[in-house]
Amino acid sequence: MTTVSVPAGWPATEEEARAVQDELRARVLLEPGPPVGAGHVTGVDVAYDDERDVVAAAAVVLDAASLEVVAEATAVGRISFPYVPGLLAFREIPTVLAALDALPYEPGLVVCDGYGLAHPRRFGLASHLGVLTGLPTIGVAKNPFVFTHADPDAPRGSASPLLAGDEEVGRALRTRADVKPVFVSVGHRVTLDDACAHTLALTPRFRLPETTRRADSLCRRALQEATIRH
DNA sequence: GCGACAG
DNA sequence: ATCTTGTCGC
Repeated sequence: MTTVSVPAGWPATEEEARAVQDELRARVLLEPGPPVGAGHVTGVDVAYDDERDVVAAAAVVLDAASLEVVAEATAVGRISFPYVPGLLAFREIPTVLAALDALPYEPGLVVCDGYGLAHPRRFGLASHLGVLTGLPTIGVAKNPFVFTHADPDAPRGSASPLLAGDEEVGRALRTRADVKPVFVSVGHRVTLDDACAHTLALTPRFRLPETTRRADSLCRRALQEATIRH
């Protein structure tokens, strides 16, 4: 497991962070991403111990066809930013980057626990991570955040637009029949249709993608191990 | 101005 | 995110 410190020049105030978002936003690419079910799909997630100022990140690479784990990596560090809705990326990204760097394989599509385009400034965690790494990224969130949506039909695969006013910024996607939908948005180098198709391919059994389930449990374990002593 | 608000 | 046991169900 690798150890990270807060990057030099990392934004220290909300104003600085928003300025960074506004600058990087122009670099997002809207283009066809990797094919569904081919190559690698990587889940990233982060767990915190605010009390001890520790953050642990995990990156788990799956074979996109079988969903078997191919590789895992973790990283721990100091918390680099407080939680502020709309600025989540500044809290998660340094440690996530370190975990991704520690992987022995190319990540392929990266699936984030949170939003991409569906963001107050249209530059969420998935967009930010995509621009910094150049990798294709999507965001799959558990809550609608500040957006509105109609309830999708009951069958798995049903979807309804996730709206900011009348702008479709993502999709509420039912990954299990009769279960609360997940909220999918584009990060970098992927279309919304493909982001949803990938999400469905990653949810053969549970509401949340296998990628985020695996990354979530791994980063919690990493946090425990980093925190159990001291 | 106040509250809500991904994780 | 995090605080948290047993319990219902596939």
